Amino acid sequence: MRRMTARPANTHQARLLRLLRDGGPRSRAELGDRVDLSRSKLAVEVDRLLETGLVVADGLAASRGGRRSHNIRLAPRLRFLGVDIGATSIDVAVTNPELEILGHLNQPMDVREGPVAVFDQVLAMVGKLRETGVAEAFDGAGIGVPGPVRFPEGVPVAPPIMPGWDGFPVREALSQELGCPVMVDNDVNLMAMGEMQAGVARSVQDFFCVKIGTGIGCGIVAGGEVHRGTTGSAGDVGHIQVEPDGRQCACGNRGCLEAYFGGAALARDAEEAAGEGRSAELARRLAAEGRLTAADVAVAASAGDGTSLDLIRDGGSRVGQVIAGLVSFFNPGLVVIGGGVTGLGHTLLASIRTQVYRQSLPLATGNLPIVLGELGQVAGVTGAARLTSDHLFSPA
Amino acid sequence: MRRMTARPANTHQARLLRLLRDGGPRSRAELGDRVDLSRSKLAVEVDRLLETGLVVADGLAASRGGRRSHNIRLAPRLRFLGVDIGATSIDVAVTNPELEILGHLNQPMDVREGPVAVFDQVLAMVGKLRETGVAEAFDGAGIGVPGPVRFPEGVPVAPPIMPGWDGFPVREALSQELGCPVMVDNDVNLMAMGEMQAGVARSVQDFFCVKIGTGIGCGIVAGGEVHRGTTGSAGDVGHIQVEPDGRQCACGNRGCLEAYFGGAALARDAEEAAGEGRSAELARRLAAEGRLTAADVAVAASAGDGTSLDLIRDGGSRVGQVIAGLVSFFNPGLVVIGGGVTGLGHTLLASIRTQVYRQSLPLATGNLPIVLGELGQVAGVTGAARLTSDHLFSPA
DNA sequence: CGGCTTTGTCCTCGTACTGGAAAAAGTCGC
DNA sequence: GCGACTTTTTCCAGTACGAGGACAAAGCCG
Repeated sequence: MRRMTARPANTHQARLLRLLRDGGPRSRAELGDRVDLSRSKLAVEVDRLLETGLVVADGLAASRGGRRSHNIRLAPRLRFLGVDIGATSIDVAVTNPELEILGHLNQPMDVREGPVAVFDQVLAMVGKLRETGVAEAFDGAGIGVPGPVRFPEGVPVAPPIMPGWDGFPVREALSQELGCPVMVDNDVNLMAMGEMQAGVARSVQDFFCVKIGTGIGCGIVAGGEVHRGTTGSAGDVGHIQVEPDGRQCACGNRGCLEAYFGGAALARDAEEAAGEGRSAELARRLAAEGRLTAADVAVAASAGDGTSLDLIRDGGSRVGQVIAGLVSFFNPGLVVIGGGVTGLGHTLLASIRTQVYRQSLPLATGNLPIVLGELGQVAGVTGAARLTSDHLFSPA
Repeated sequence: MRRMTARPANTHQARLLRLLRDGGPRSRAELGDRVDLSRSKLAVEVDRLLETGLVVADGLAASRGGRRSHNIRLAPRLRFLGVDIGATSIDVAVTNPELEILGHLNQPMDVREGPVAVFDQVLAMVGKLRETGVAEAFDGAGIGVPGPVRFPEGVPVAPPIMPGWDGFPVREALSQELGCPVMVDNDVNLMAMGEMQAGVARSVQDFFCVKIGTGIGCGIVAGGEVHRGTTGSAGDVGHIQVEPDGRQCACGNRGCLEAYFGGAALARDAEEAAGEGRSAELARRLAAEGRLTAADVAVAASAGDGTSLDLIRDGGSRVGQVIAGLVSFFNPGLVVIGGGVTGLGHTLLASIRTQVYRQSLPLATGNLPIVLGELGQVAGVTGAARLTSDHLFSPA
């Protein structure tokens, strides 16, 4: 089961591996065009990579006018595992070396059931994926948790919504079970990396990624690198105050953004609206299911329910208010909105945009796209795989 | 006048130069302890630096138990010029190669008089400093302007408080006049670099620096590097909204932080309080001088004037509210408060702290110092010199 | 089938770096 | 003051590495 994947011996090899990951198979000649190495040097490094088995030759490339070149690709047997533990569900996916998803499972699960139960579930899902034949063992795994993480150690710290996880040795435990290196990060950081790898943020150096799920978090990328902050809690925007002396929030403060919007707040507001008879649509759904979720509001809104639309617009406006401030502060080149409530789609996006463009200065917003994430549910697992491969494809 | 200062030929040399800058003169042996180079290699690189004249031998070092080593120091003739153009005043300083200030001038001047007038003033001040004999020519100059800057080109862009400066080729013009390389940056970024070089932020990797002068800005340092944003307007926190539908701000929006606090707002509030008879102290000062400034409020407050204290506390609370949000977002290891109004001192600091510690989550604030800048008026010019030397001490 | 282009390999040359040895310059104890 | 020990510096040879040219191999095109 345990499999020691080779690591590149130097930065040149690391560079080549990442090129092959992000650009797919290439000929040696094309590689030569991209890196600043002499032909001999390039040949040597490629040969060494072939020896370690990290890359393989893969037939002949199309001719560029002369002799045909041999194609080089990352060893197709490489497999990365991405795990995304959300507040209320778990995503697990397996990728090929190019970080394309070969198999993906999603299962509802409350993170509050604690690390042991969640791990059992994750391992069961991994087993299921293995059975489908997409992977036997893994060369690396990345896992995202919905709270702050001490990144170098791979351990969650003081997670507000994850009782029992504080200090749990996630990296250590998962590494034991899987027999491969494991990286642990905050789920929003992984979402940002995912969108940077394969989504809307390709080749953007400075952006942030607001994830609106049960709670609200934000992955920050500065200069192409994820910014995690001093204690790993950067991006915790859900508890920024939007209303002095406002609603009580679970964190103990008042007026936090999360007290007004996010999956939990939205569900509660919807139930209240249904109870007060402000929306026949929501009331019917409440009666049918016993409770309401953000998804119900989304469906009701697309069916034209005014109250639901108002809820989304109000929430988007609150989020937009916070984002506007952060845009002034950070001056990103892109803002990505993602997470579970993207089902609310363009209504939400429109009200966020309105608020941001109204409140921030022209220089910062003039050319600032605010868009929905492209990857949806697989953003997190893609980012997890990316994080892992970045680690594996760097000199030991 | 023009003087072509040599540049290091490789990263090793650059590394050595920065070590000598930040740690002062050292022996070759001590340098060897810090860098990971063989003795022979080190000797070669030091010799080359000696040849170029960037460093000089400087007597014998104290013995460490055996043969005494020759000291090496940066060429003492090196001079850096730092210029800090504020909204209402200009600072100019000359530093030695270790970035210690040899001469410093400050002169009131309204930046709105335009780039030509300001440049005349700056050059006159530089001339005066030259006359004192601290420098003949300069090896590099850094200049800070109170608005966003397109950093690579060294050109201000769309500066709200600096009409006439948009697109003015600051780098080009100053470089012509001084005959040396010039770097241009936002004044708050320079303040952050200054505190990182010689102030409270030494060896802090992630922090930000809130400058409360006429307006309010914020220098951001992530991973030891200044974050300037996509269009160079990062840190523009003065126009973050603190009060929906609040006071009209000069920028056209409502409820901006700057509409409530900062030198300009504070002066206006003080005059209003004096006019309405809410403070005898302020009224007396208004009568004596015809107008009030933030400094008057500071003096009145330290004399025990309740209204002035209230003004400061209210303002600090507003600033704290914004900082609290940014702390949650960015999770810095330190927050520095600086700028003209630091005369308000600990009253201001206390109310900022109260607000931040109350509003942000424990993980982010648990070990978060919020302190006044150490360098006061010379933070900007020190940062300017640092920026310049960083550029000069990097491979060409 | 013969020129032309591209690709891959081989080989040599110059250079940069390492690590040991020894010389130079001190310190310290007796 | 002298010898043993340290530290610094220089010198030197051995080595590894990379650049770049030459040439062979492979393929396109007329």
